[in-house]
Amino acid sequence: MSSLNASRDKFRKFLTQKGLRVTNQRLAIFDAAFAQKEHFTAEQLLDYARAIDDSVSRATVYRTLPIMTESALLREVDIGSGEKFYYPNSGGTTQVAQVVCLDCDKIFEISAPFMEWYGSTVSSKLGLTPVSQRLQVSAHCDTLRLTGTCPRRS
Amino acid sequence: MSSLNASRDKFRKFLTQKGLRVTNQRLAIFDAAFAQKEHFTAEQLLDYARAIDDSVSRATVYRTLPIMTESALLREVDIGSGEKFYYPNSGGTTQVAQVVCLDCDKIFEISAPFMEWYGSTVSSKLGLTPVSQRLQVSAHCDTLRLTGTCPRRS
DNA sequence: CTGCCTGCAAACTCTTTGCACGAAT
DNA sequence: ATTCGTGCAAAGAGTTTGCAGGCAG
Repeated sequence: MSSLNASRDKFRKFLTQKGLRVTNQRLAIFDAAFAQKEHFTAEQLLDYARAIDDSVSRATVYRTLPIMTESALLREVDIGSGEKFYYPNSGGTTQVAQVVCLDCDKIFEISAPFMEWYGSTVSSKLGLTPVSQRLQVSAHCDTLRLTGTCPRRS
Repeated sequence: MSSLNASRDKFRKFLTQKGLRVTNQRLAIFDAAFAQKEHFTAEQLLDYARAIDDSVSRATVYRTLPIMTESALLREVDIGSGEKFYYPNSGGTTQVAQVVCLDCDKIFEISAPFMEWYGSTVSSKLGLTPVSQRLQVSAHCDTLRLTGTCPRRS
């Protein structure tokens, strides 16, 4: 729980520094988010947060998510499926690629250190200063194809 | 016009082979798409297609876009801005990265040959067979920052 | 002729926003 | 006491879909 508390403190501090208020709803949403071990959607986060504090509304979840991503506590992943995914940003690196299994719908985070290099190289040729990079690989599950069952299937 | 006709023939052939009908609307949408030199949205394509055949409806545009992307005549780009972008897939390579200027809103297509290698490497470690990769770099315009005007601004 | 394709408009999904009330500072 | 934050419900934006009529094969 120490890393959770450390992150929660970081969140409290962030809120205070920004002149934002520390509300029960924001804390519930935060705790719900950091209890997750997999990627989750805004709608799922609403459910999780309501289990902690049932006064949490959808609007507040949507209003809190940008705060948490701006403070780098959460990472936002858009795999182009209509809805966005989020997950706790425990580690430090920002150079991460996503591998999306089209069968499991699972998202794997893999380091891709060369991304930053590529971004700067390519952008400097265009007279642009890179802000962020995203690399995503869509793939099919080998085990599912061979045995008909995906071991990661939820 | 020869490359346009070649592409249009490819489209006719694709439709026929799939048992789909060659309609005026589909041809108008196709011609509109291949007249573009920049990325365009579904809504823009509707406008362009209506200039050729004003009977084209929004529904048909949305129903035709998947056909054209599946036949690899169009490439779909999702930069996570709510709406998807498309552009004629003239070249052959599928290993392309997008550099998105946050000031111009322009999208540049840049080759990134190492993407395939990275995709296979990473996916094979996870027991997955890569289907597609996307690499996107978001960047700010240097000229805009320095002079206050973006030379590419439309 | 047959049935795929079409336009229209309504439905859908995800997200954002206006408003009046409620709670943090 | 101020105001910012909240829930609710409606509004938005982009895309999809049901239906009755129309045109390709």
